[in-house]
Amino acid sequence: MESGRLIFNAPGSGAGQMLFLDCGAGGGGGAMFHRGARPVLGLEEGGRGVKRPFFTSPDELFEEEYYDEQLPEKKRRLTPEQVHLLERSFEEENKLEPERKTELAQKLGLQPRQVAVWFQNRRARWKTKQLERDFDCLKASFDALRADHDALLQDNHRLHSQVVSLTEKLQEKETAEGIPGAAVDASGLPSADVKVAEEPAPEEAAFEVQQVKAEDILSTGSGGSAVVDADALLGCGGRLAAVDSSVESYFPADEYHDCVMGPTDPHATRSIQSEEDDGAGSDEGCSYYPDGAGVLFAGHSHHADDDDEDSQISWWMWN
DNA sequence: TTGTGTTTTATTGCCTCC
DNA sequence: GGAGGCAATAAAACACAA
Repeated sequence: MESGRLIFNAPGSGAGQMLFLDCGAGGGGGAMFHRGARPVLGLEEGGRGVKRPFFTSPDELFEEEYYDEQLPEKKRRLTPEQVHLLERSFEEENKLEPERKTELAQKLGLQPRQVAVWFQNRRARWKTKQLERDFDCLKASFDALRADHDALLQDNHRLHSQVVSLTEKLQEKETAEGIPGAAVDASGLPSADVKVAEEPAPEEAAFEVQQVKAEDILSTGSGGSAVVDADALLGCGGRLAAVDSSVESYFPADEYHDCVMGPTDPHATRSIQSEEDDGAGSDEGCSYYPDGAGVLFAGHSHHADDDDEDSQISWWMWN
């Protein structure tokens, strides 16, 4: 598919003013028809946009009434004031009822369709940010858990060395005193009393496998899907924590109210919370899924009314 | 100035809900 | 079936380094 652009000098308009008529293919980039400070789109509110003919005859294009009706102009950015008001409105409620849309459009001197589009795009931006935050939180939780696990492993090795050392001493002492029957197995450990495994316990080995798997998933980049293999995360024995309750999650908050955020390190979440403090308004307080859509990890979506055993074993850490 | 990456505005197509 | 939502996408506008 091709897309072309016709550029005209607008009759009756200021010197050198160009008219851009984009004939986009596929998704966006359709022709825009604005005029003056108040954009006039060639669209009908409520509908999906009225299509004009792909090409119009030159005679038609140079008729003055034509431009009075539909003047193609460059894409216009909203003014900071318009954006500010829209942001404030979005903070109040991120969905737009028809009455509110009309009211806002009148206030801002925009077409209702423009207001609707702005909200649509704003929701998309919010969702993207939220997914990034959720990802960061999960990754921080995972890192903390891994550090915890590493520390435990080290501890385990240290204790193991101590056991071996003490056992050897005990053996020497018993030999010196000539106590018979101090049976010692090949590892130098008493055969029955003390048994320290060289290999990690099955649970530990399983944890390590799952750890790698989960890490692979989590390191796929911030653009990755929010749907994470719950089986991999479950490998953390249910200890992998979820999203900081102080940072609104993309995941339905009312379904995961019992979960605890992982790292207690305040630095782990500070950068996330301050992410969108750019003056344009915060997303806090906006509930993307107020009634809790079933968005979560493949195969382990948890519902509040779902109180069977399995659902309680989630990758979230429950109190 | 120009090339390049990011953000914003807008369209299209599909889906869901009433 | 119409209205509205979302994902994907296009393209203008903008930012910024070389």
